[in-house]
Amino acid sequence: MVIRLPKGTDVIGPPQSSRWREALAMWESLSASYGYELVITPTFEFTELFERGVGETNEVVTKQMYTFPDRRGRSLSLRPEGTAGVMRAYLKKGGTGLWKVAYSGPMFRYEQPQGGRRRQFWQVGVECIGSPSEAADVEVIALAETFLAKVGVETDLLINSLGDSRCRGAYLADLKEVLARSRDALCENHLELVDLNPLRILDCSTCQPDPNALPDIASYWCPDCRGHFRRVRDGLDGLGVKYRRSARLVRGLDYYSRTTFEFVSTTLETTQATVLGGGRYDGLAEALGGKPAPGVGFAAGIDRILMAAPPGPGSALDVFLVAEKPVTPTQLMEWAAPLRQAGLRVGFDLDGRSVKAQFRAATRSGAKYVGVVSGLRMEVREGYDRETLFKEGLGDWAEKAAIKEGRS
RNA sequence: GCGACCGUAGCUCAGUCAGGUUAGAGCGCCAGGUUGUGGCCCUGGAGGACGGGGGUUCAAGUCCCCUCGGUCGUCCCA
Repeated sequence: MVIRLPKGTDVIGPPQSSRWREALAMWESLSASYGYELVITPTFEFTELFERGVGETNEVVTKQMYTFPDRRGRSLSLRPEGTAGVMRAYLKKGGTGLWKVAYSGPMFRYEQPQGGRRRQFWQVGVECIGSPSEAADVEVIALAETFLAKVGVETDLLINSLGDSRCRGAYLADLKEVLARSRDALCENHLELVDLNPLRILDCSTCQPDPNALPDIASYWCPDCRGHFRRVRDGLDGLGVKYRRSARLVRGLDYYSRTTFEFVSTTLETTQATVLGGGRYDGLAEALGGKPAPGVGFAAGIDRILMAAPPGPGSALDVFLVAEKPVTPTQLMEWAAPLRQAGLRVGFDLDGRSVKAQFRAATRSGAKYVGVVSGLRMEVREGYDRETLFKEGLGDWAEKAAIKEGRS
């Protein structure tokens, strides 16, 4: 009996992995084109980083972290999200200047697995740290939108502003008061949050306080926050990005301030339809013990995105080589080399099976060209078209084919 | 966390309700035949501790309990 996978983990392999490869490659080039450089942070950290970054009263921290002591008894946790680690990296390198970075990697949350929710899942994201400008917000949202469009996911964009440390206080006070008065409308696991973290209650679908009684953050925004949000919207309008304001969009992590946004799939059947989320986190640097530093970013769940994305072409070989008579699989590699050099995807049977079996494999591989190697020549077939090649001519043929198949 | 349903070949499943000879099918895989050297069709073959543990019984894939996984909902989020 083969050892099982831990609950909530998956192996992403062929044929599905070809879409991952495409999406991740696209992510690399797209984020680079917006001027974001690569950052790689540890997948495990001292637990404290997330407690202080994400927020101690947040469910992600209180219930969903993979936390364990290391051999010296220090509390470590598998990262449940990427932003805290990136901000820490920024602070450690001095905490000044503009830092635009992109990341890609697995995150971990100890939850009940479900469609679109695994214990290990993959996120890509960007962080733009060091600029308080609305232009940073707009750029990050535009990048997010372009990414989703390129993968072919249809979404609605929701945005909101949570205000900042100046205007949020009055809002929270009023919100607490209203929630305290309507305790019986709240679900049991959120009663204690009324004082600790009332914003989180807005994100709960079971808690049903009277929506008309709830204060709207919009009427508490200070002039600066109001102006910032206005300019973000103007920027999005200018780019033709469609969005809708959602007064209850508070997002899952505690570090957000001002702009928050969320892209929700319009096609996903599951309840986990949020495919990308982010916002501005101007207070995070201080929460981690650093000098103040503004920042804005997002994270996107690749697993969910690919669930919502169209199937994609799959990964077919371009050329399948068939060895005839005395030609061995090892010798085929000499024929494959110049083709591969040109960028073509080349495969062949490794086990010296019958010609019939090799042709069957050729069919299954989806290869457009079949190259039958016998003696010193190779007959290339494309449907019923045939062409005889010798080793000297392989390079030229391969280059033309590579251009034709878009591999060069 | 909680609830419902599910777990038999590589894959999709039948068989479980009414326990009983060597546990089945389709697809896939391997070999052969046919063929335009492959795609259709035909023949043959390999492949299964019935998720794991305990119990009831003369007898358990089938009934009972536990456990581990999966799916969906709830909750939450990417």
